[in-house]
Amino acid sequence: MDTKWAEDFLSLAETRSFTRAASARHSSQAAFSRRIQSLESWVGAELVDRSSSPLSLTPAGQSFRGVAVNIIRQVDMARNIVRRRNEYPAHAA
Amino acid sequence: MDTKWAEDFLSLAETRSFTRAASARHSSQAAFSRRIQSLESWVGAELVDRSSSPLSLTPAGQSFRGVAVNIIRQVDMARNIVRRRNEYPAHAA
DNA sequence: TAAAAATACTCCATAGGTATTTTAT
DNA sequence: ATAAAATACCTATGGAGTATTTTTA
Repeated sequence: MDTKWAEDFLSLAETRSFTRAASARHSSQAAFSRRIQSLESWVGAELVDRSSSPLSLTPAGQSFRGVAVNIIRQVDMARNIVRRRNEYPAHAA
Repeated sequence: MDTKWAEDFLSLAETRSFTRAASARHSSQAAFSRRIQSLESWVGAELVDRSSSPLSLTPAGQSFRGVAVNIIRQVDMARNIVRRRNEYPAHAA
């Protein structure tokens, strides 16, 4: 799984629009749509209810939203910790 | 970032050998080596000290090891929660 | 010299963009 | 009819494997 997919999904959940989320993520609408499809395929469930406009999250999508935040948090933490470690190698954590 | 990279790295940290870790991850040594390089490039630091054998983790690598576990944990949690939601849609979490 | 990691080379699969089609209001 | 999402098509980038070269012990 590409961790960018989680950010894509959060953007989609916020904007409730593929077009606007794609723009916010500096991507074409088509590419963005495919990334969300990839995410849904990876996770094994539909996350977005496309049958209404503006779109809404499925129950699975609502659940995923919460954990997506945690994934991004951990990923950011990973980079920050490593960076800090590299600047001040004596640090312990 | 591909979350598989985190699993690659943990395997490398355990085996302390690119060759053995690659095998454990069902990958060629060359592909595995490049994935670790990609991870190091993404994170912005060398994670492995290759100048000795068996190899060891750099301070950055040791830090990363801890958070890599958390990333994988959150990713697994994401999939499991969504799956459960899809089987029993009435559930709340 | 022997074992292990990195690179070169090639090939294929996937990701992206643009254009178009389908779907929903 | 209009706006939005999905798909088709093509191109390009990245990932894999095998073979080879470097590097370390």
